[in-house]
Amino acid sequence: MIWLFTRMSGGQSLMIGKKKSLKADIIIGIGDLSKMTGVSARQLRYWEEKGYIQAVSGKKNATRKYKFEMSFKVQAIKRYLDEGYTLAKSVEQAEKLRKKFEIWKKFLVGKVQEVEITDTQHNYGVIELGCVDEEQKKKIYGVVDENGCHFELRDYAEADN
DNA sequence: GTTCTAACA
DNA sequence: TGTTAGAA
Repeated sequence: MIWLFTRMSGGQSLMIGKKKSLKADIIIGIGDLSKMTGVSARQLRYWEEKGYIQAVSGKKNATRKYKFEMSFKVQAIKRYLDEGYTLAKSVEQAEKLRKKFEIWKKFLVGKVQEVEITDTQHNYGVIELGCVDEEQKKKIYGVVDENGCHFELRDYAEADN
């Protein structure tokens, strides 16, 4: 079963459908989480008991509900588990992966200035990664083309800014 | 029909 | 971890 909740200003959640929704949280049950990740409900309960994953705050005897985002964490843990890591190590690796992704995100948001689509058909483009030489007006670009991807140092005109 | 806990394989 | 049981 899937529930849709919307975050209200007071911090409490209400069922969607009463509009006023800004951010909608998708909440899933243990059965769905299990089906979408391939991790058994038994394992999910055990992982939660160990503190590796969290259900959304609820009463003790109520059915578990998870944020949709939790499926990514579960998938990551399963991935490492399948690679042969122990559960504890898998959780560790999954957490490391999450932290690495946060760094990626910060870099992307902070440094990528422009993305130019050069080929709509093949989804090629050029990513502007910023100025490396103010004097000689050079910028570094990440280029995605038929050869894959590579970096390029290019001159840029003042007009580009 | 689904999920819960507890217990045992 | 899987599977079962009985209850909610």
